[in-house]
Amino acid sequence: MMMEGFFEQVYRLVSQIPAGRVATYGQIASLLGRPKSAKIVGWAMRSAPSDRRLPCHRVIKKTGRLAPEYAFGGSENQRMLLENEGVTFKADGSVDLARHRWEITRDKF
DNA sequence: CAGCTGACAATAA
DNA sequence: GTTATTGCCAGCT
Repeated sequence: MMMEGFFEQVYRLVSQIPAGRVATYGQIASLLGRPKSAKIVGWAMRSAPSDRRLPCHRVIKKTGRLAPEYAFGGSENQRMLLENEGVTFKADGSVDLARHRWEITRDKF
């Protein structure tokens, strides 16, 4: 696949995130070779078309905190989705990254 | 063509 | 411990 844009890479990677597992923007960016481009990943999510079925709710901040409320139409919804997939949350409402941090299970895209 | 924006992250105070 | 600032890269105006 050609580089249609950094988004395609992000979409591809995010779409590989298994249920019950979460990834951070920085991690995705780092996997793509741009550890400083976490914003680009977030931007890709923002532009994330529903056609890709991107589990953007599985992509969270590095602090374990979910995306802002203005995203997803409510962080509560996102939290519920993750809980439904088996993700455990702290009393603070943050995701337990230490338990659900996703890592690459694929050799190549 | 130049500048602005942004679903983040890391560092400084 | 939190709050403020800078860096970063791709897309938009």
